[in-house]
Amino acid sequence: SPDVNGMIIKLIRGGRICQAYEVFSILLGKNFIPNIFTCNSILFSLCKSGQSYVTLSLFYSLRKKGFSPNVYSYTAIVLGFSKEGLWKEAYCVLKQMQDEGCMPTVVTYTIVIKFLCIYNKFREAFDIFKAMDKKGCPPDLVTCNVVLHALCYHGSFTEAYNFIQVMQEKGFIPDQFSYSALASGLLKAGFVNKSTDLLSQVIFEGNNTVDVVTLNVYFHSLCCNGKVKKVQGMIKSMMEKGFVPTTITYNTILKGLCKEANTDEALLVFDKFSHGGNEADVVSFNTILSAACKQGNSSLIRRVFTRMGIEGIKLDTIGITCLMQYYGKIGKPQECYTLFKYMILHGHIPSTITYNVLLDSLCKNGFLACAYRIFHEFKNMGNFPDTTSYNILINASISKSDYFFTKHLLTDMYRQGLQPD
RNA sequence: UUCCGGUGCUUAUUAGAG
Repeated sequence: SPDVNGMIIKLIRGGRICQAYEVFSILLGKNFIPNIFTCNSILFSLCKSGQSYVTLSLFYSLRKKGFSPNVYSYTAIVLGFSKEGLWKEAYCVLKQMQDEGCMPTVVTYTIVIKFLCIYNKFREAFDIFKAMDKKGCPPDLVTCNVVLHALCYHGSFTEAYNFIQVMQEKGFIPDQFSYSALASGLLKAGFVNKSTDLLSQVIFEGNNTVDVVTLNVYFHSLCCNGKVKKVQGMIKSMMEKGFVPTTITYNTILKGLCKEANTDEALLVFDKFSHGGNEADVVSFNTILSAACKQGNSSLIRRVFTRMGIEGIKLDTIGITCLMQYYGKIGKPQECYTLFKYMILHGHIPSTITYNVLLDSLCKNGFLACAYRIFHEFKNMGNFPDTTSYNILINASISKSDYFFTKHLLTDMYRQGLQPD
């Protein structure tokens, strides 16, 4: 049985969750409860895959069989509910664990704070952050980095810089996580040069640990400045000194080249994938596919498909959305809609962007009424609609001089708790 | 405490200005 425990954990580490769960179930069926490390690993991986209610019932049935949970077990379930934005449930588990004398750790709170921020619940996130000291469980550097990342991601840089100040006063020295969070926030907000400058300092002037992620953000910032060639040169010479790029490094370059409309060069980089240790992934393919779709380059689209088939990579939501955009662009909204139905049929969940692309494709081809019907059909699925969804419809209504409808859309937008940008 | 938990990087959507 020690071997079985180890086996399950190895399966999980290798990402083979289903097999791990299968083995786990067989053991339970024989009334054998694996050790707590193994049970916790299973609970975590189930929660991470977004099945928190399944996890919860597994948790209860384990307990009936004599499993006694520890703080890791509860933290797993808190993670699951937080990740899905099920806050009532998450808080309930937090309370229940304390009632049972199992105190949350800094990790538990950090998880809750991270997901509260992702769901735009900053007020509550900050309340928990402040309450941690009183609970005898003060924030650590990871907690600070989570908060810092949220601030930067939303473009609140004044607050971010103040926060770093406070961090330092408390003795937390910003590390590579802090700097890459700050730099990528700056990039996202369009402060490209600030991002590059910050990372140049971190990488070349300080004696900081520089890892591949920090470098990837740095390369990204250079690419945003049109310096792809420079990046390619740097990587080449760094590799001679032992630097090992990742697939993300290459994908960043791919995107940079595509943005310069240099798809030929991009394809060359793409070909090098198979030679190095890195393999092209679905992001690499989507990057090329997106460029091909924007150019209306159908032969390149076909080449990407062929290649994906050979490498056994399946189209995902983003890839299909690119194609939908292509069909909208070449005046075939019906094909766009067909693809949309295809993706649902094949079990892909459309994202808000997918819905928006569909709406825009219909609107741009003169089917505003149809777009509005679909808008209603999918309203409140996930985050849809967002501000962009309304912008698309409003733009179409104005093009048709249907200002009555424009006004209706604006009213509806406020009713959804959204504001014009 | 050689087996369990938390932080940073890459791909898709609208308008205007240039």
